[in-house]
Amino acid sequence: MPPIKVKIADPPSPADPVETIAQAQGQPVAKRALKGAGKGTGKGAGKPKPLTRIQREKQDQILEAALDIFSRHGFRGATIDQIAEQAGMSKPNLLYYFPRKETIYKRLISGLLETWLAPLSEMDASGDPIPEIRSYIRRKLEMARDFPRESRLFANEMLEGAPRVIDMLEGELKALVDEKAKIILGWMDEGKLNRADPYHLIFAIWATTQHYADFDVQVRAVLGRDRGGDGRYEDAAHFLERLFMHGLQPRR
Amino acid sequence: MPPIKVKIADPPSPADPVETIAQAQGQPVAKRALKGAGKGTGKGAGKPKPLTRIQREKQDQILEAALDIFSRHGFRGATIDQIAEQAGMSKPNLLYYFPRKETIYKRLISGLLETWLAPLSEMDASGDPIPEIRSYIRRKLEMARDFPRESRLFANEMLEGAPRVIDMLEGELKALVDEKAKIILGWMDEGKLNRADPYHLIFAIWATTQHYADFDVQVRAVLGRDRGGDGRYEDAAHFLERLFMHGLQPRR
DNA sequence: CTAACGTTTTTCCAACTGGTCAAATTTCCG
DNA sequence: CGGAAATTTGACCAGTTGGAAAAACGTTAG
Repeated sequence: MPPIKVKIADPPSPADPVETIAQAQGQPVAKRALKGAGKGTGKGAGKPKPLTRIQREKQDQILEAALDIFSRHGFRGATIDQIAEQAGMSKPNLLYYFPRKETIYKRLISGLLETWLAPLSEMDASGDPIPEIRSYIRRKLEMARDFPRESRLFANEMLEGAPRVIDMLEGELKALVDEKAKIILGWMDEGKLNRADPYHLIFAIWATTQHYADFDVQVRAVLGRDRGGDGRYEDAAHFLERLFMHGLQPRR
Repeated sequence: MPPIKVKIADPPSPADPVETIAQAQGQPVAKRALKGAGKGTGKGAGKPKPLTRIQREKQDQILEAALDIFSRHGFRGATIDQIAEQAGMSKPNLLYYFPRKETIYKRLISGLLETWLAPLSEMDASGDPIPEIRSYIRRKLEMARDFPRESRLFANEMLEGAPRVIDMLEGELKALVDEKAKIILGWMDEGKLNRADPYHLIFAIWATTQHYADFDVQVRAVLGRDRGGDGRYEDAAHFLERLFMHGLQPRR
């Protein structure tokens, strides 16, 4: 019997390019002409306005480019010029769509979060523990493979001490993890999983999967030309499945 | 019988402050007066010169401060001014000891690497597999706890694509991992460990342990006030030990 | 066609950046 | 002590950075 081959879903083809996760619709273009306005209405919460085709396109170009740059150099290390060039437009042109560097960054991050946490959200208390966890690991690994820039953007923010998302970590994220930890604990109580700290289990899943995005250079360098190719995600999936299920110690 | 409490060695006391890993002695101070010199001798490899007390002290102050700044903001995101201020001296003064920003960074990284890889180097083929791996995990976790800035510095370099250390990754690091992977494979052949890809095993150990340094903010935010305190490393050690040894699936 | 709007470009600026240099100050050593 | 060497400082500089302003250009509905 051949070893169980863990199938992880095919990556999107290059012809159908992976689109940026962060596509949250948002405020309309910040118009110079409207600069002083909105002060009377408290939080500037007029009607969202329908966004023209050009606006949508250009904003997407910018966010796509910004993701590239921010994910490699972090917030401080990235420059508007770099992003503008990558997006194929001039700096003032870019600033016409996003008034400040920070605005771009924040849009990226907030657009990212929902998708980023989706796999964990989907973990279902009524499901079978083992398949649920296996599938969570697999989905997380797929995200590392298909959205490595998003992963690195997030990692960069963490390394800086998360100054821009700390509230969300202590709020939404903690709440979600608390909830799922409770579910996992329940499974353990039923004897369907070995007893272990559910929080650290979640950390371990995050760490091992995101590692393949964040430390990609290192992974590829160490695996070398032959083993570091496209197959490495299959290998990783297979390995992680066995690690999380059975560990290393043989049953004597 | 109480659950086995994994002991991880005590952190250095605050009174005996953790010294920077990177303390490689190196070139003497780059003297303005000697600027043009050294061109005749090929690589400027005169005698290393003994370094005065002040030189050692100031260089250490600078490296210590630089580690703080670089590890949070990456190379591009860090400024000499920040480092100088953190080190309690003026920018020109700092530049008297290290002629360029990059010099500081490189010294930091090269001084770090040896120590960073020491735990893996120590993994011994003639030892018992299970204790060897357990102890490797423990040591790695201790390093994440005691040298989080070093871990973050390294992570930052990886996120940027490792432009300054890629050679070392493909050279020394790959060689070391290849060697240890062979040892682990040997152990598996003897039936002393469950069969699994040794490269991905090493990645998993790196990822899970370094996570506690690199994503420290997140870990603390999610664990909350009560569980995120100093005990979290004990909990992590305990969890990782069980995960890597036995996995999650109960033996039916 | 044209006025009104949305978009793009050119020009500009003040703050910050990495780095230099000579002068002033301190330390070291006989 | 006295002077040479080592160290520190203040002034400076050229290039980059985030961003503002306004003029120029394009598009489209009437």
